[in-house]
Amino acid sequence: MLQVSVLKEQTDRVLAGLTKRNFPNAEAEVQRVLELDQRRRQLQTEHDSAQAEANKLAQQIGALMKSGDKAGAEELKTRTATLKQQTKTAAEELTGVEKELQDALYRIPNVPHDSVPAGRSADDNEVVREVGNKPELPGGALPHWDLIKKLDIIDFELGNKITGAGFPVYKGQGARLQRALINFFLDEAMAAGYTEMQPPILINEASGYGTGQLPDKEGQMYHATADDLYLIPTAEVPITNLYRDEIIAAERLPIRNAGYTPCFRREAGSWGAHVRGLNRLHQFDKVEIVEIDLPERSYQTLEHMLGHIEQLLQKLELPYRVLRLCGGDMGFTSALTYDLEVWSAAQQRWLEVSSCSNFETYQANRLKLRYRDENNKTQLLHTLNGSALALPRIVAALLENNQQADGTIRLPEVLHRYCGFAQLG
RNA sequence: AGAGAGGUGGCAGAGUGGUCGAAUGCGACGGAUUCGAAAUCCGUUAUACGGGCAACCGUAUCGGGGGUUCGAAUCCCCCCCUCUCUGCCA
Repeated sequence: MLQVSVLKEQTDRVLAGLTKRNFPNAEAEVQRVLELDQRRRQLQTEHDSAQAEANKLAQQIGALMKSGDKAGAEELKTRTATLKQQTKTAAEELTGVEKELQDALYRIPNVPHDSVPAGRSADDNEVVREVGNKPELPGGALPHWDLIKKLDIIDFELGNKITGAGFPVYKGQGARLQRALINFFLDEAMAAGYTEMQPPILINEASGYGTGQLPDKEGQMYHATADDLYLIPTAEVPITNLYRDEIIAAERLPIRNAGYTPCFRREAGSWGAHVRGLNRLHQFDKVEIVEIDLPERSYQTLEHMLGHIEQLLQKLELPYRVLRLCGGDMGFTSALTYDLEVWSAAQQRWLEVSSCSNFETYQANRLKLRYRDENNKTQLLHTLNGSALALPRIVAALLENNQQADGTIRLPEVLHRYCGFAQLG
């Protein structure tokens, strides 16, 4: 969530940013926060002064009791009753206002970075660059859902049997390819200076709130109700929450972590066209990179992360493009997002394989993730993350783009030693 | 899952109704001493919110919530978590 101080001191910038997002009723929503904050301060002051007086009286009563002046003590007690009522009323109202204020803040999305283009939908995203050549496929080329069946490397039917739709079973060369990609991505991340983390894939409620999956996206996560734990939708959640409620020494920054985890998404209501095969799954594998850095460096860091991801795609010899998402297509919590899409030659469409974002202080504010500035004051840090990379669509593109006339699939050089084979089939 | 113990500041650990945001030790920081260091000595060392230009003042926080009381780290109730033993188990 945004900080009240930002809404107060940079109202015009916030409103301009929310307009870029096509966020409705921006002015009213911001106004409401400011009013609630005003009321909150007032109540806090009322509460504190009544409480201060009560504390003072309690001390005096203690002294009188000790000196044996029971009558004097009783006299003061009558006064505390009124004060007690005052503090109680103020405290109750304060709790209510604080809750309303928080709810109001939760409803306001992050302010987009200046470089974010205006726009309503994915059509308005800015293509930053396109890299690599789209391959010419041989006659009779197939989409990946047919290829995996023919090669018998990924089995949706078996997944249906033991779990349900969207939970495929990877078999033989298919399983080995998964493992190869995970290891390749992790090794590349280590080489680029990231620290590997292996977090739990179930998280508690507090972590869900920390990175913003809760309360609004509750329905998107699998919920293990017996223990009130959630299956992670991305490694971003546990790895970022590692630093929840922390004040980090500036010399430890930037923090650069990478982690492989399976990811679980209920994707409620989003099935239909364009989700065949590996395009959308309930469980998939992903290597995620997460960075925490000083505000003044975070956009440099974002470019650096983007460079790392692009380099992976280049080594995999996949044609890709980088998009700068427009205000209307960006995630709620992000200030700037680059999407990376690979070309899927048989489907003749771009597939999103990575999303790389700077959240600025939006997540850090909920997480209470801070550092000390040169004046020794605590300030919020910036958090960033990106997929490096999500596997299923990479696999889809590798299969489709590299299919040969003889029905085999050529694999990029860089994967050979990880797979132990150079082609599928 | 059963039984027991326990959750206090960066860490360890005292504190069982008032003068306790909290002894003491360790760590960290500043200073003295030293050519420099170690050792020693002195001092500082939580967070959030509110008020104030500031110095500073106020309030809250001893796992979380509620209660008793003029007054709660301390007493009562509920919840959460951790540890130990037993059981089960990769």
